Amino acid sequence: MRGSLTLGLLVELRDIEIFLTLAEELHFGRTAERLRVSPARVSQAVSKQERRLGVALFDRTSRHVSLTPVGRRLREDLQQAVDLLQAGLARAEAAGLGAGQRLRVGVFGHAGHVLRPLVDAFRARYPGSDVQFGEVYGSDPFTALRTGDNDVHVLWLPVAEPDLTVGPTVLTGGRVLAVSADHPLADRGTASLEDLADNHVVDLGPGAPEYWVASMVPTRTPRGRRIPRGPAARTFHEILSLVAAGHCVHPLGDVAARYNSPPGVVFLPMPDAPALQWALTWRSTADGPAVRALAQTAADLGPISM
Amino acid sequence: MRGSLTLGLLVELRDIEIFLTLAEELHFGRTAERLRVSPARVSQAVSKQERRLGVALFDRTSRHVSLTPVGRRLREDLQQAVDLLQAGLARAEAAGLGAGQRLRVGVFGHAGHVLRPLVDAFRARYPGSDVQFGEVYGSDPFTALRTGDNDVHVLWLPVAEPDLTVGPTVLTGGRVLAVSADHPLADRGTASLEDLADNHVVDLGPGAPEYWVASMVPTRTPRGRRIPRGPAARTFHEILSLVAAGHCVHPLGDVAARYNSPPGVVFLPMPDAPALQWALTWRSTADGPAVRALAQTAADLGPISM
DNA sequence: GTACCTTACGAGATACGTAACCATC
DNA sequence: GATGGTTACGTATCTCGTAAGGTAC
Repeated sequence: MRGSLTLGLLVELRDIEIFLTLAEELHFGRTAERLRVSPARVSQAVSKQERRLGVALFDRTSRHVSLTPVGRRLREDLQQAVDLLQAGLARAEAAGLGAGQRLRVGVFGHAGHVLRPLVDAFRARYPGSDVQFGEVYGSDPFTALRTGDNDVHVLWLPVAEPDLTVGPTVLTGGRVLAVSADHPLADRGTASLEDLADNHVVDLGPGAPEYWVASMVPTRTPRGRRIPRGPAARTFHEILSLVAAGHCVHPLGDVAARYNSPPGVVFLPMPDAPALQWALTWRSTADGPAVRALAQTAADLGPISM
Repeated sequence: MRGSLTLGLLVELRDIEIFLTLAEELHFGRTAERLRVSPARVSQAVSKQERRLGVALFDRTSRHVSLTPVGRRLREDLQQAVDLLQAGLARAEAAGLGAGQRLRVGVFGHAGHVLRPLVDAFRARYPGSDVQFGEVYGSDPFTALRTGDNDVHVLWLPVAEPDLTVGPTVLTGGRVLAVSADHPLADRGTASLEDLADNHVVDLGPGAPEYWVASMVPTRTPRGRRIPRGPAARTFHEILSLVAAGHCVHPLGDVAARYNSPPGVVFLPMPDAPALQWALTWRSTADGPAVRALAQTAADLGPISM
């Protein structure tokens, strides 16, 4: 049996939010846009409320939308209630954040340095909280998130896991190809995606989904030549060792090149490779206030470009 | 894509209601009972809120439940907001009810008369509104509801239609068997379910689902003898004509006997037939304020016994 | 051992988007 | 004919109940 007609509360907050936004915008399309839903949804939500209440809240044609007197009154009442509600929730959340939550953020290599502006902004906003960086490996990008060892990962897109939420992009940049200093390409100064077919790339193993690996390490070049997957490695340093030894090459985000000068390895820009987006990612069911606060800060700050 | 993190409103009203009730009861079981949900649901809802807020709202063991300081404060804030919200919605709804809504209620035969106390109570509570009775036939109990021709039907239970909501029971009573005045049973003064097997009963046709028809006109007697379905009829008066002519007998709620003395027909009580419940029923998507008001009135009044 | 809160999992309900439709200018 | 609100319908998501599990008395 479902909730039944216990009493009151026949309308949900989501519908109220839609109503209030429409009351402000007086335009279904803009309302939908602001709330990131389809115009159809706005229409459905408003109709539902009007059915429930048995009164028209808006007078509308396809040319004009306006509040009815009942709607106007309802808007005032609901706005006040919602403000109160948000204030209460915000206060409780602040109590949690103030108590000081530690956020473990997993990044590749030393990318944490590049994210310094974000961390600083976050710390400034939420003095009680803090961010610690941990390392995450391409061979296993999600496990630490799922076990709860980390709260957030900074991963290249696309990430399409049903249990994970992809938040704002924090970093954008190009790609580089890591090659041995002895490699013939090293002297060219740049590399192309086509060059991958002439070399082995590291095999990251089965810990990462194929679609995600392929977006960094394609299986074919743009012209369709197969890219051979070579020796296996799990960590960043294992990869660089294999590259330095000349056993293979490997594509990486250019963040990797920023604070690394490993002996015997050269990073060659790949101008023809599409740009990368790195986004905050977390377990959907573990979106605590600290995670949301970081995401909000990142969204306000906008992506950092390399 | 789902709603996204547009802004606030991360908690739904239903969860808030659960939180507030638990804050009052300080007992998961009682809270669940009051809200007509399972204890598991209460636990889930509270945990979810605590995850979202990142703070414990209740201290609890399996022996004791109490509010944390944060929870106590949140309760005050939310209670105030919810009160405001309900007041606003109630005002809008009252505006609709005050504008005078006409409710079309479908009943069998003259059952409307028996419902007089309900109608009077409803009219007294909502002076702007009114109830009109229309007739509904056993051969087609739902169509008028689905087309919107009627707003509510008074139907015997069980009603199990996915698009219909079953509200409070308004009437309880026994059953009678309509037989011709010439029928051998007429002199006995009462009838038994077993007697049905010796006579044809009216066939109501395909307009009503079998489970519903069978609850009034079984296909077999308690002892398992088949009950023959005889001539077809759609309306109440058609049924009585067939019965009067001696072509068949037919079981009915005893409401039917109350205000009817059709010539040539006798109604025999059936003491061994289980009692009937008659409940308000409406289209789930058409539960306007008038319908809810009637349902609430009926719930407060309790069922009328014949 | 009993009362009672929690976790795991599956089924049903509902929110939502897409696409086609209709109305107003 | 362009802009903008509505309806129909299928799908993804979430709510919720059932059942099994844990914990304090």
